Amino acid sequence: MKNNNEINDAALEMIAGRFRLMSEPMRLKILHTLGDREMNVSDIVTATGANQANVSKHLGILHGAGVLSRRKDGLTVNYKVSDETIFELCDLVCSRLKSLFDLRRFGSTEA
Amino acid sequence: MKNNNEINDAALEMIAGRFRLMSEPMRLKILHTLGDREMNVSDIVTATGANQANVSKHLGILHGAGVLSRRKDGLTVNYKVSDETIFELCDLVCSRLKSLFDLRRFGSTEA
DNA sequence: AAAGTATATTACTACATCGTGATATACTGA
DNA sequence: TCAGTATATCACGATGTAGTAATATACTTT
Repeated sequence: MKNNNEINDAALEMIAGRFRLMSEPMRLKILHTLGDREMNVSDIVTATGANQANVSKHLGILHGAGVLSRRKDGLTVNYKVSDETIFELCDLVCSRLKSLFDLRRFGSTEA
Repeated sequence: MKNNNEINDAALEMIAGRFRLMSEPMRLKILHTLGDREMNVSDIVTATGANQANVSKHLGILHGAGVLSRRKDGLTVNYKVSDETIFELCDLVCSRLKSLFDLRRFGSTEA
């Protein structure tokens, strides 16, 4: 092969999937609500003001992706962020968005 | 307000949108193909082996999001990554995926 | 066991967007 | 001006998934 620029379609799919995981406002809201705390589903539902079925679905997705840990305690289920790198991702995105925003405030037309 | 955990829905939408931008394998493939080079559309089409209309659409999306710069030169249009932070995002995701993968190889069942 | 509570799942509608063929637009050279 | 090339846009079918009401499941308490 000419160079090592080849990249497996499966790898692209996995990376894209990771980003897709973070591409839903509701999931971001849940992650932001959790922070570094452990919370049960009801509290997350209350804190986010969202539908219980929807919260459960998103918690399941995040847990399935290895981003949340799940701990059953009697009747309730507690979730906690187990992958701190997602916050690094969010921070990177946030700071970039902020600088784009600042540029716009100064009337820059650069791409 | 009780704490500063409140986060604007519009902000969540913007952050999610940024991640959604990166959640398509085709766009990742284009970004990976570009690297730090400048390339015109035809060459990107050839390099990715994808449909021209599709490539143009994704280039437009990436440019609209401020990730690519566009430079017209006669009949051709040249694109170049103008936001290097996307590579940082990809690196973070890749290294995380790799470590998840390594864990699985060692039979860990941790979340 | 029965009733109550917390969470997960199901079934469904609504909506966004991907990929693509066809076509429009923009530019070049003869 | 006309033919040719490069890129963008349009229209459309196909697919994925968010949100939700209803229901199932799991656990606790009396």
